[in-house]
Amino acid sequence: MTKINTRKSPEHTRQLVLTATLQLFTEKGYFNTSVRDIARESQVSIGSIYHHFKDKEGVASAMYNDLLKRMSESLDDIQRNKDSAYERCHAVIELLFKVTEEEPRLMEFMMYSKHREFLPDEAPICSAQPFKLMREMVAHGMETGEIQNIDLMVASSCLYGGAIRMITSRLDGIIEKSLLEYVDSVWECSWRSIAVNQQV
Amino acid sequence: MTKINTRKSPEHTRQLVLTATLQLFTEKGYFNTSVRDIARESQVSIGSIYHHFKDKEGVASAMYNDLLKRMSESLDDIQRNKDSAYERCHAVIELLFKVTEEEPRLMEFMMYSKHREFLPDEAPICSAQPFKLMREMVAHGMETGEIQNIDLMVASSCLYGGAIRMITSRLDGIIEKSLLEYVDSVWECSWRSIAVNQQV
DNA sequence: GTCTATACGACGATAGAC
DNA sequence: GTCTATCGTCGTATAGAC
Repeated sequence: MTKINTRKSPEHTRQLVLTATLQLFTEKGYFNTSVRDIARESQVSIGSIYHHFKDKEGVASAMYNDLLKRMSESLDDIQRNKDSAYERCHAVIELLFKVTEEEPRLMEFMMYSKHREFLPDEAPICSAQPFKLMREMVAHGMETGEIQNIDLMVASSCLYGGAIRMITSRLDGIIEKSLLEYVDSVWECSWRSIAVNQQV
Repeated sequence: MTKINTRKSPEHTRQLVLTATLQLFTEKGYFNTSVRDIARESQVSIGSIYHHFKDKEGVASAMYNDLLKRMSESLDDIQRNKDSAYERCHAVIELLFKVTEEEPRLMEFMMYSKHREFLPDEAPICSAQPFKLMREMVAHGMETGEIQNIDLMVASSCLYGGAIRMITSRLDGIIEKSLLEYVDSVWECSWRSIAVNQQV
């Protein structure tokens, strides 16, 4: 039985592989997914996969970078459409919660996977573009006087840390309601932790 | 060449294996560590390992539960020696920072490893005993009136989330100084996020 | 560029002597 | 309870026809 994929554009094949890979990695993880699995799921033969990518790690790397790019684009949107750090950071948390609800396994992959175990040359997630953008927003808030002028790392961690823990708890199944119901109360605490006190 | 370990107590052998396993898993991860590696590192033969543990997963499970137990004991100590939620939670963060500095790979294992990939029957880390104890301390603070009476999950996430993000950033190498230098500033923000406002 | 068939090594796990 | 030797499986990756 021959495969269907004869004479399709290389870009198309690449996309088939990456889509299947994302699906499988988020379901079973990198190490529990074989190249054979990817071939089956994507309807692309092993030979073709190795033609387009150097090896299994190469597939993972391409897929991972696609993910980061998508996330960065969403963050750029926020930066364009909101002016204050207050609005921007609030929107970021809402975005993260939304992705968690709509594509939980994708978020699980981004949160949990210790990329260095299978992508030893990839930068750690914290220095990746999305996190940089998130920190930039905090820095901007310090310039405008919205946020206390403390260590940037401390401020970012405290501002986003609560939301991120909510996400992992939700993914672990110990929060039952949709995260979107918690946006306001989480945001209230998070913002208070580093905001310049207005009422003095 | 024969191994040295003839006629030692079974408990001793078990410990040799578990120590080596922790070492290897924190260095290379579960999937990058073979049973052969464990045998070599622990100086215990493969046959003996399989005599004491059901399979590779059994070794991981025993080691993981030992870790959780150690952590729980430290938290119990804190609960015994401090009375207020303020002091207890502060001590918890200090403890976590200290472990991060002294045994970074161990902390890396606890933070990053998605246990469900290799321990599918193990409860997620967030519902494990240490995290339960940490939430109990927050609940206690609500009873004493130190902490705002909001959703327990939200409060816990915001109180500990900032510190936990500092830990992952430190492990990822994007914080260069010892975390212990940040205890006070992190704590100040974290506590402010959920404390009952005293100054009104 | 796509495919099938296969090489080859490493892995988890077991058998059975001591 | 400890060990060595080995089995069978499955993984990644390649060779080579179309």
